[in-house]
Amino acid sequence: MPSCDDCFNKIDSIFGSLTKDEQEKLLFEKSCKIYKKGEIIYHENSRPSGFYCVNKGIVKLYKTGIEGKEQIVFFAKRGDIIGYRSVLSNENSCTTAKVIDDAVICFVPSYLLKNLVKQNNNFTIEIMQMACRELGKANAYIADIAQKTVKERLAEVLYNLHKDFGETDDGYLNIPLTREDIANIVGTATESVIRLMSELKNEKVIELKGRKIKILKKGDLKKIGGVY
Amino acid sequence: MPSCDDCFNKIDSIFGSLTKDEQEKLLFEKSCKIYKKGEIIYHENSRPSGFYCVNKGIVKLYKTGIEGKEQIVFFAKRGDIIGYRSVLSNENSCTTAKVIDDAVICFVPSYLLKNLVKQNNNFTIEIMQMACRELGKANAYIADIAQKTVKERLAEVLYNLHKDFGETDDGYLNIPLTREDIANIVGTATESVIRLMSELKNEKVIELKGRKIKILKKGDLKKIGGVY
DNA sequence: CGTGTGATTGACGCCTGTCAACGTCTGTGG
DNA sequence: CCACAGACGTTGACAGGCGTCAATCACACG
Repeated sequence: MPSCDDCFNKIDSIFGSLTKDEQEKLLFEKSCKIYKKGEIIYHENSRPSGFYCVNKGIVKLYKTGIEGKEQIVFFAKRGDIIGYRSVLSNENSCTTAKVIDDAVICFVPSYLLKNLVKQNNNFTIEIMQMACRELGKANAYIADIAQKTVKERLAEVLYNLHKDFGETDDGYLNIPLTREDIANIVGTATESVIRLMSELKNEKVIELKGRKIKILKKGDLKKIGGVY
Repeated sequence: MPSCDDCFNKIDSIFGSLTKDEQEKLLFEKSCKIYKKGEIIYHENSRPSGFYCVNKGIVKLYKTGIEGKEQIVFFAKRGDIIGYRSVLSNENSCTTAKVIDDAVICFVPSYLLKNLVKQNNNFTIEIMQMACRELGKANAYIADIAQKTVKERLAEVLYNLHKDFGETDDGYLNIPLTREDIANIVGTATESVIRLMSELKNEKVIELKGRKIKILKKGDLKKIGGVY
């Protein structure tokens, strides 16, 4: 079971603003759990009982729409906090969180988060800033999805995934996604993703080997995706 | 020039969490200005110099996308705060704010907002909660726009506009929008909005009189729009 | 070696965006 | 008060992007 110290000491961690005492309390109150791929951490529309910090692995956050089709809004990885939004806004969860790569995840109960927010203004400021940044990204994605073609969005998504998750030793995108997952980020049909990725392959922008994706020309992806 | 007391005393105002002293200081430092329809309050990608509180009128917030096409992400009305996001996340503005109905708007400089946030934890909590709620809405809209048809989104938008802005004495939607504006909320072409609104008219769900829109069957709109 | 999940490909057609032309309204200036 | 210009609304024609359905292939796992 890995320690939380790494998370605390990360430069951009929100926990950095906690006092020693508060960190102690957090360590004492939190619980840690190992999740297997496919496990669900919390469900959409449920009352949140706390928030989660990803220590290891990858979690996808998605909303379930028409006829069960998922819309993925975020992938959380090491150091990311999930589920805090609904705790703090006193709403039900607006997404479901599902593990897509075996994970170790810490749980912090609601009351503790609420207490910390009440006690430590610096901590509140960190969270507020995090929410503000996420809000900026969400607005940007609304404009994207409304205006760009599927191919442009696909290119943008691949570019961003590469930026966020990097590549494995052999150069493939370091996040295990099905074609359906990708379609659910882009907001399109699985078949469309397959066809357009095939186009990108013919254009020598990416390379495909089974499920694995290798980015060959990052610059071209950026250009096609209209990323600035 | 209307007073800010109304804003302060509104039950759900974020300013309610300020102390008397802080409210005094805010009143002293803020400036107020009348804006005509069409005026721009701040531009996308600019460094924010403060935030704004809408006392009267309506402001549309939009991102400019491909070939200048706007994507509207929010309409701010009496009591709403705009521009705070970029001040607090230390980023450039992610939207442009343009007046669409003659407005009276107060301006509060950045340093004051930042000071208040540093000093008053309750105030910070209010802002954090506001950001969290907006984030929830933004995520919901991403799923909508990715999955629903244009007609469904149009119905949903009309339903929400009615909920947020109500109707005039003669029963028309109480917000002055062009067809193009509506298209830029829904994320589609102006002509599509016109055709689909015409359909809704034939289905007796709405009534059109020039630019004005009357909602006849709110329940039907809700159902068509898949709003729950 | 069967079974199941995921990837791929093809066929098909509708939804929706684009272009173009025309009608309508509004406000401004004479 | 009227005329005109410009903005906005409406309609039609058209094409193509993209979703849906169905069949087949590839691969992993018990």
